[in-house]
Amino acid sequence: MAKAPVLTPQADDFPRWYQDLINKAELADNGPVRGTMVIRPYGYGLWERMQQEMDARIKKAGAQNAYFPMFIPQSYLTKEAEHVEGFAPELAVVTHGGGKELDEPIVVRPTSETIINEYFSKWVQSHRDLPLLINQWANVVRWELRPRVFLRTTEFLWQEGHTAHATYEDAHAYASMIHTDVYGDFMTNVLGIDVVLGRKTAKERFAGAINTLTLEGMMGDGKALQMGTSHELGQNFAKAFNTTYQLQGAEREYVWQTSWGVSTRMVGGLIMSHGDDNGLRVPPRLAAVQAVVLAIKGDDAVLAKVREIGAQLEAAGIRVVVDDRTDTPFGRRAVDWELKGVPLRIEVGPRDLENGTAMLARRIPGGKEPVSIDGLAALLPGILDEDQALLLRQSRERREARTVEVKNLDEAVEAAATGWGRISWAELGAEGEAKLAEQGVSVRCIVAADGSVPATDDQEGNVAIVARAY
RNA sequence: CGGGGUGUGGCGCAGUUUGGUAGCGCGUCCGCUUUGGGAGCGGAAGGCCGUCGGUUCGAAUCCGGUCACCCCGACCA
Repeated sequence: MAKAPVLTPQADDFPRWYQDLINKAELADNGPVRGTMVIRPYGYGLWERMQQEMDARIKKAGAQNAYFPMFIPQSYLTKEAEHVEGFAPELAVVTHGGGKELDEPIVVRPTSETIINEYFSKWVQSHRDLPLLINQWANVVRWELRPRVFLRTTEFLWQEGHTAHATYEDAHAYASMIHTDVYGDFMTNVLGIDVVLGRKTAKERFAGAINTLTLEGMMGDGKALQMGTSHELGQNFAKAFNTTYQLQGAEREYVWQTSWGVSTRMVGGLIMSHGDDNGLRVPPRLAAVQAVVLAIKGDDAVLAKVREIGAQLEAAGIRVVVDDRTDTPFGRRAVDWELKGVPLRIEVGPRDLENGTAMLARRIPGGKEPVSIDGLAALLPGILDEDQALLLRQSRERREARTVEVKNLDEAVEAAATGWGRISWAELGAEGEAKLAEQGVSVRCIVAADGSVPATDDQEGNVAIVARAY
């Protein structure tokens, strides 16, 4: 009789599969407080690699890292009307400190536009102080009503960029550059997720923004996940916090601002984009462990060989781990590495040594074949590149196969049952959007006829992408 | 907040209808044999049954309160 599957198959129950995978691949545990999570070392390793890749791109975009407090005076939140309305329901508020009730309650940041603007208004005086480009890596808290590990947790980790510019055009261009060159590039080329870049509708816009740019990924079950956003804030916060600069002449002008963020939600997106019934599949460029060299048995010749191979691969620039835990049966270890999604396994036993070969198991396309041990260091980089490209291609093929053109609301709802629908935005409009919302279907974003990001919602030929979302 | 559900060793569950002092699988520990796909056999440890109160000779089980968590909706990176 066959053993029970390691994970609940995706086709049986996708949410259950997701939970099983998070547990068995040791990515995270639920925290003791509702909606919180403990990120375990392997899961945190995925986040750390995301941080490294993102941080390099953010710095290349000219932003500098800084850190602002997590405690914000409640009065700050109320300065921007739409912002407070948007976030008030999900705030965690500290009312006591040092055993006494506080004079003014303190809000645990749900996002930092307010406190950062308080300081921007001090730091920005002259046009020479602009643009001001700041990023911070931080935790934020939002009291979500329905938490899900990595996708929507009460506390999550993210980066939030905040910038101030002299003109609308500068701010607009910067938000757009972050959208494509930082986020789009990272998600496509590192995560291997074929995200769609577009604009949010007025309904879906960030509280306090004049424009929200989004990156939407299609998950394995056809639902959409908002992977990141870049906002144009216009002068809304500048007016609320009186952030002005002096032009060449004597007159003062409000700054134009942007904010943008991606979070640990991307870990959830990674799992649901690339995972299969055997576990996670980590794109090689992201993987903290790109290859594991696995000793099948614990005899001295085998152990010496796996260590030697490990050293060679490391010298060749591959991120490698040697698994010589031969007190654990081979099958157990193979399954565990598969669950964790390590792209390549090099399996070495006594039989292989006789032939000068090893078994190379590829997690991403699947399959296993013998390869020459001496040729490994030269062979693997190319294979890692192939597998990186394969994940992106599979992601794109799924999105294309499960996206259909639709003409009316009924067809849109039907399309959203299995994937995404594309419908003319001019025909759908805000009214159609509201009707879709009643059925749990939302407009994920608006794209231009040629697939680019449109400058305005009502540009000729704009298409709304509609779907169910996490 | 509306609707549904569940709290029993680390994890997953049975036992509750018909009160009699707690059991199974996985995991853990020890020993031997194993290691080419989730090991086998033998032995062992581990639970005042979410919590407070009531009924009873006796409560995981019946009654009442309370807390927590999960699932489905509205909100969101």
